[in-house]
Amino acid sequence: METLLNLWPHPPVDDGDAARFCSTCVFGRLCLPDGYDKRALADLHCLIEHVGPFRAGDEIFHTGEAFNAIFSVRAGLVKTYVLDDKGREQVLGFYTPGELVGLNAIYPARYPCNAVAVDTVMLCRFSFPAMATLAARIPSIQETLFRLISKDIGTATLGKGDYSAEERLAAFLVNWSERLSSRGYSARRFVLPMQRTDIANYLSLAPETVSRVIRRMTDEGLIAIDRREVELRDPETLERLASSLLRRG
Amino acid sequence: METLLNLWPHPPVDDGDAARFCSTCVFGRLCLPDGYDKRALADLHCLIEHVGPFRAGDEIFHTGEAFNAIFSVRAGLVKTYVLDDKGREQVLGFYTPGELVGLNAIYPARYPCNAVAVDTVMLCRFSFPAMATLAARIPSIQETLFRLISKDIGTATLGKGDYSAEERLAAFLVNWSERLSSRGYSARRFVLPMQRTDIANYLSLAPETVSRVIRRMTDEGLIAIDRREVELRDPETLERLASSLLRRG
DNA sequence: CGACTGTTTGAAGACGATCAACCCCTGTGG
DNA sequence: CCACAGGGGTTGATCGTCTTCAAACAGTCG
Repeated sequence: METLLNLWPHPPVDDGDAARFCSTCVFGRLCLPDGYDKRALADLHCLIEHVGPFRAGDEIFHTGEAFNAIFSVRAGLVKTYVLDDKGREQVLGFYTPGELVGLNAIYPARYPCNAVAVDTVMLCRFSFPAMATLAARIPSIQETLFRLISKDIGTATLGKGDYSAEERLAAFLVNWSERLSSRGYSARRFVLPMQRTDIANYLSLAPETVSRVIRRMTDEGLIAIDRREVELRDPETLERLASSLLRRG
Repeated sequence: METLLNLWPHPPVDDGDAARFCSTCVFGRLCLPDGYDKRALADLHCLIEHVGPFRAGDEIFHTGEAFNAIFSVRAGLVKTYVLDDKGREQVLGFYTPGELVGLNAIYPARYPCNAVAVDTVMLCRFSFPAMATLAARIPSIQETLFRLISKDIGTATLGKGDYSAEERLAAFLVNWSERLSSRGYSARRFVLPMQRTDIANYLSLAPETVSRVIRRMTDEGLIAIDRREVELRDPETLERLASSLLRRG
């Protein structure tokens, strides 16, 4: 498989164009169901703070820290995880450009997990109290917040259930593919920027199992893979494998 | 083990006292962090609709149905679940009096799961659009909604990870115990109103495995159980077993 | 009392985890 | 340019836990 170039999203970083964030940030796409609302955007823009770059391994927030902001990923990959009493890690999620991190912290008012940069990460920081105030004034923002938080319930619910290693990996690939393609990247060929152990951990599998399933899928012609670059060769079969986990009935 | 009487919550049903719902409903306890806000309560009360009773097996809502309301359980037990393409059921959650059902439907604007009554159920129905409007006017209600929805992310996240059957069941019992005791019921002795199959399904275990783990725990003196009535005989050990799953680090 | 559902028990099998070794790529220093 | 070290990833062999299949059992309701 030839080397894939520029498959991984790295949208333009702060160039001083105030409106630019909309193309990357969720609020640019989700906030305003019926097109752009200039006033809402302008108000939103006031409370945005660009932070970063973070380098691979840098902490974005950690468990127990007081909650005061949510983050929208502008570039790179963010991983959230928790540590149990014995120091074992449990990966909770990966966040790619356009996605929001930290919504699970609203309830306890403290971040309930750690967030780290997997590669070079740029973020938008939204003060949550300020957003809430704005939300009370602008219905479309309130609605968007409700929906975004609610969406994370569904995301967290995916994967509940008893699935084979093959179903899990297929679902992971299909879901990843869809999230990238919804942002304009190729659904067929993309990069998995995280390491195998993190994928395995996220899927509640042993790294060895992930490796073996990848091999099996490669042998069966479902995927082609070279290091972290993937091509979905048989998306239909993968989707069928993933369907029950992703609840496509 | 002698028969347990009145262990299962069945709070008083509609008696015409307008303020009464506060003792059962989440909004009575969570809405107003610093005590009761009479005006907010009065406004809330206008958009509440008491529905029920539902009998065991009655559908409350079903997958794909347009979302327009959330429900607070006043009495009985509600189960949510999804069906995959092969008709297999996956239980997503159990909701006991005081808990809210339907928050995961905000995002897709359709209920993403089915909800049924496990026993005799009484509900408060909240029109969501009306609540959102009210939330824009009353900050404490908006804040509560954000927190309640966010809380469900954390709830859905529990159980992610690779745990033994023993850890799962211990976590289930401890969690159930805490939810009941936070509402004034005994933390030590209570009823599990759902059937074993549903517990097993919820925990992603085979019913047979649940049965065996129960036997093991009984033999080891951790619990005493008779049909659906449980006594936690060694809560400390159970909590230790459950700690990593429930993320008590 | 008898049929049905829900639950328990037992024996056999499958799937993934674990342990151990090896491989490959990268970066480093001589 | 090559030798080496180290992390991440792959492969193989064995073990354990949970599932599956089958049957018996218990409680409930007609």
